[in-house]
Amino acid sequence: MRLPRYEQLCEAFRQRIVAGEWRTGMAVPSEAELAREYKVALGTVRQAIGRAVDAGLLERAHGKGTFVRSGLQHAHMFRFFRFREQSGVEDATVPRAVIHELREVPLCSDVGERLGVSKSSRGIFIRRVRILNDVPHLLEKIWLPYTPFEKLLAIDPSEFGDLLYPWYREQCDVVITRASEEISFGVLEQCDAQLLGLSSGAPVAIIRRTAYSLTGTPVEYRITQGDALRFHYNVDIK
Amino acid sequence: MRLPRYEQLCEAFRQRIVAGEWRTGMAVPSEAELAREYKVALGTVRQAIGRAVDAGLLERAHGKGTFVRSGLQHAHMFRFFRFREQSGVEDATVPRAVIHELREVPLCSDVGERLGVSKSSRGIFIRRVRILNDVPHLLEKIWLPYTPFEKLLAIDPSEFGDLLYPWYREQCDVVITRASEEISFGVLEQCDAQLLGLSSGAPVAIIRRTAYSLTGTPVEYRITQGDALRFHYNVDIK
DNA sequence: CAGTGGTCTAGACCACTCC
DNA sequence: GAGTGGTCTAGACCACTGC
Repeated sequence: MRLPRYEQLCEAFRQRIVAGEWRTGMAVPSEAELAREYKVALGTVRQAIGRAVDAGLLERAHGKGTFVRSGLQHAHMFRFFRFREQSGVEDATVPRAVIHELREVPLCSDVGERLGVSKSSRGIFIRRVRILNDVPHLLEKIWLPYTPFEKLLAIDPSEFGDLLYPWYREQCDVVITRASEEISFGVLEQCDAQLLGLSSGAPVAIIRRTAYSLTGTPVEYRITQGDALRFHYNVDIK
Repeated sequence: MRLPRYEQLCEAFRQRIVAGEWRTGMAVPSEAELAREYKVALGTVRQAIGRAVDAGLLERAHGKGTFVRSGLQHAHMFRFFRFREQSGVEDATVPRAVIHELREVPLCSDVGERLGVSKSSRGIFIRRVRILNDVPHLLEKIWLPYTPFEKLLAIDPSEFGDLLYPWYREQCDVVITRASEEISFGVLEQCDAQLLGLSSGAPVAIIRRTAYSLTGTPVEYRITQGDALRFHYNVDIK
């Protein structure tokens, strides 16, 4: 009993989600019911749920219930840039995506390390551009471990959805819950320049993202590049 | 009684800090004592303190007590850049600062708006460079409202500390608790280039920060520029 | 050892959502 | 009105800090 009871409960909740007993978007049992089930006080269940909410696993809705989060929120790469015309109104349109490359590749040591797989194992590589108003704005290079994503290789790239994370869930049963992003700056390489309609050597913001599944395993590494002059990001500190 | 009791308590704590009754770095009364004082249950006090901790006002230390936070943490602009040699060891040295300009100015509408002061009122302008290993790396332009910072104008710039926020507290009794930062990229203007030892037109990362006092009033606006190629920032999302 | 915050209990009542 | 999460109470005991 090293860990507090509420931490153990939170971990139990995670396992029920991973095992598929609690499904994405569905309501979990009420706090009172969970308290009975685990034979703990209501306050302890609430604390455990609070942890799970902080961890991005669950979300509460006053009067309705507690629900399994459907995955990473606010993860759109476009949040780092200002491409949309200043219309004032919120434009919730999902940018289009066009895949230019989808193939099996050996994972180089850098990528393999980030994905936590053994050296020189197989992987899947995707290259695509994100398009807004028919203008390509972001270039993405994406690496996935061969398992559990091998199924994607058999699908025609034009069939892929504009959003990959729901696609991973539908096709490969992988839910992305967390990601770590590194922002830096660089210049565009020639081979990438034409896809973005920028000149070779143009300044770009570079976002390197490692995304993690429910179990905490890294399952995607992605490098996104976009016009540095359109880059814009806010941080609040305290 | 619209707000929950713990929110009211949290606000009461803030006011005791603002009023100077609870001083920076000092321990506040124990949870049990506060519960007696406000005639509420211990759990309610704990929840209120939890809010205050989230708001950056207090910090807890198990077995020791609860303390008034001494101000903004992890706010160093150098956290956005990688200038230090990769020594592996953590280098906690505070970079030197050299002030090149300190004077009274009229606040232009852009800055005035961010500081929440009426149009064309007086302000204080500081321009300084941050230096590591005798090399200037960051250029900062800082605007302050005339009150309560007027005292700074009478001090010799060489007397200023390397860190401004402790300096604001010592000299003007202003504690910075929160800040909002906007990151973007641009190119260096000629007049700034020489101070940084970069060429005019060199790519720079630009951080625009608005800093807030205990009362939530914006009290400083700052633009920091540094070599874009050394820029590096991490974000975790869930 | 005394004093602090951290965990946990068992219950009451309130506020919100949906039927 | 029934069922949910949100607030609040009044206690017990544990874990950590410092003398």
